[in-house]
Amino acid sequence: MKNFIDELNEAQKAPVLHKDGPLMVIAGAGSGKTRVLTYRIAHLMAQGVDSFNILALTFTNKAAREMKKRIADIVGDSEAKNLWMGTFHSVFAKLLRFDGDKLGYPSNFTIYDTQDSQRLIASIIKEMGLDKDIYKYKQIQNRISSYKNSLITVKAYMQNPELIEADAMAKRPRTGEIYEEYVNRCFKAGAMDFDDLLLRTNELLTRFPEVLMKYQDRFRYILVDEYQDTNHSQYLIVKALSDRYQNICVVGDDAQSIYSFRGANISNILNFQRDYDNVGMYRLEQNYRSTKNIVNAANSIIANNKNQLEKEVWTANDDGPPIKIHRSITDAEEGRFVAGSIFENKMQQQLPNGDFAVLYRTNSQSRAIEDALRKRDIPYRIYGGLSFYQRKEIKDVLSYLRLVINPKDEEALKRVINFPARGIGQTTLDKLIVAANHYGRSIFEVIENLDRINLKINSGTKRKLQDFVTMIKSFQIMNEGADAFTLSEHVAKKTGILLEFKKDGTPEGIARMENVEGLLNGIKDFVEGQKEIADATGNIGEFLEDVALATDLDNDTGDDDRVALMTIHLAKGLEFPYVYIVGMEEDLFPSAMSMNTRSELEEERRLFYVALTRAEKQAYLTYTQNRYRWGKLIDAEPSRFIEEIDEKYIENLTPIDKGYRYKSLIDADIFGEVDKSKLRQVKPRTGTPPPVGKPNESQLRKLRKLKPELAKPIGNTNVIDPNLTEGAVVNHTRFGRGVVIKLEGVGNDKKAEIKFDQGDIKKLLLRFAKLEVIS
DNA sequence: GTGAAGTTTGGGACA
DNA sequence: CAAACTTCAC
Repeated sequence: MKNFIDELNEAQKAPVLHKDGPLMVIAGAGSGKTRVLTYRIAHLMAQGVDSFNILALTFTNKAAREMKKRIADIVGDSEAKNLWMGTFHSVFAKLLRFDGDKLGYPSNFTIYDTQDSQRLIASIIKEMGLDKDIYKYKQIQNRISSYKNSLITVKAYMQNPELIEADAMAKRPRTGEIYEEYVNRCFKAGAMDFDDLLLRTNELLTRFPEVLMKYQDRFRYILVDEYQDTNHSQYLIVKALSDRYQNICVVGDDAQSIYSFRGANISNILNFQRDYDNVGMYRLEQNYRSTKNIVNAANSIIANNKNQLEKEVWTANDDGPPIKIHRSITDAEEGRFVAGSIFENKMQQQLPNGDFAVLYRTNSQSRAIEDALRKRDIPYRIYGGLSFYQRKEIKDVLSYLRLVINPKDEEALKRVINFPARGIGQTTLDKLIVAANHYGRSIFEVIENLDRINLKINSGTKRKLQDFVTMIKSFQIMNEGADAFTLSEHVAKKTGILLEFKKDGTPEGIARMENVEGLLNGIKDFVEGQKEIADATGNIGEFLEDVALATDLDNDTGDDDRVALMTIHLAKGLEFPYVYIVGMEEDLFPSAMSMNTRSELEEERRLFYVALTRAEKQAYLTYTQNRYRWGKLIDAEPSRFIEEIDEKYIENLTPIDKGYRYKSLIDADIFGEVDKSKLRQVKPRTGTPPPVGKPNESQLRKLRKLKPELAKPIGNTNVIDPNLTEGAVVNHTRFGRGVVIKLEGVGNDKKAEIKFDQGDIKKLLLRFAKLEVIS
């Protein structure tokens, strides 16, 4: 073993050598935090810690794989083998397959993706006879997801007047019932959604102390990467597992916290020192990745945020060229500029395509970039977006396979019971669902017992249903002996899916058939790969497990040389010599949906910080004056983030057109039109663009700048009144007058303990509480 | 019950 | 602009 420690600088060495007890590493962008994690694990092992006792939670499975490989290089393959490394979701899915039976889950439980969850919720809303225009399934799913991430179970929900009231205020008083039914249905289907993987792990560790002890003893050293993006559920798991040995190492950067939309709670990292005793604190501030211009520009942006830990990121690298800013008329032109610029840089400096990345805020922006790159014959790869596994035809095949593994899987069954069409329509399916709910069984079981139930289904349809069940059962028998590829190929042929697309004959049909063939090839590769892994069988169950939690990034072999196209969120943790950040426009980046509160805007700014710090040598920012959105051409104005960069570090490729910036404002004559009450409103929720002549969100922003006293937007979450302090007298719409005894938490988690005159002491989430400060 | 054609509606980032 | 939903003829 070589002396790898010498490869580290002093700041990096310290956390690597810190042996026992909790430690936190605040690592600025590009400061080598992956290195620290890797070497720390290697060092622990060199010190005699058994790899079996180490758990490392990373942000992507790819990161885990790479880290494992690095460690194997240092300490040897056999040593690295036992390390548990992966994302929270994949690690705890694995744990639940071992011990989930204690909670009543089969070890072959299905993992529902977002689409499965949404479909189930939509069908529950329909079954309950609720108005789908009020109970929007996506919003409800979102809501349920955030409850789960905050560990608010159905029971906790039902006991929480604040939450119930918040949903009632939103005119959705039956949200709780939907939540309850959703959880029951998932359970009956032997399915967990993404949030369950964490929530149920928590439940398991809380309800079964012997299980907790087993894993506490096993995971004596725990390391968490990207700690700033952990949610409450993840926080509690880490806390529980590390409680006994306290050997917990978290690494993160509060300035790169960009996942609050899925429940990430930045206070986890801000409060780490309060959560553990004798925390070793380390800071990595030297950036090895980027030029001075990029590092300094990024610093000047993030300085606009109020909420942050103190740190000073610096670099010893060259100044590098300034950040280049380009304006265009349309998004198509923006694409042409990006493609042309990539082409030029490539040619002038003989660079590979892999040196370039195009980053955007929303997936829909990729289209224009793709078109332009294609025209220039520049190979590219899109990450994320509608992934291969989410395509209809692929999900259909996978649904058959899911049924083989877990016939109770309701969403899989509903997808394929009539695809390809076999004469089982909505009416029949509705009857089956009613019966299934009534008997507390799965739809599959209902069909199995069709002869013993009196359902008004005619004999022809009955026959078809039973044939379907028989077919699935024949697959199950085959699955006992066959590998994943043999089985799936059989399924694709036998069910008639391949034929269905073939006879369709349209270009889309052929593309779909090719996709299914692509899937089969992928499964074949997977089976080959599994042969190398000792305890793997190459069974379809293993494949489905892989697919459910895999991302595009995880599957990236990086062996072909292509320009990378992805959202900024996906780019976290990656780096590229040349980075193009496109769509730098108000309402797009920052997103129109994130301008209601300061904390939302700060998160957008952190997102921009992440984007810019991906670049090693050169960053380009582009914006357009018109952009297609929702099929319509709309006016756009440059993002405020461009103005926030210190001028010293930028160069405008397109001369600034002074007249332009305020043109839309002048045209709109907003001062004559604005109704003051409108100013306090969030962007219209109807989704239709505001009528001509009415101010849009960015115009309103300008106005708020001019009239600060109007700058108080009301979102679906409250803006917290600064007068709300301990001792303040408040009035609550339901509980009446009370006195604030205590304030705790920050941001979305900020709570007040209030003693109400009617006698009760209640802890209220300020985000939801309908409070008015009296004095 | 099926499938084509027309209409509405949503709207963000992800495991 | 796309997906989801509705309508209509068979």
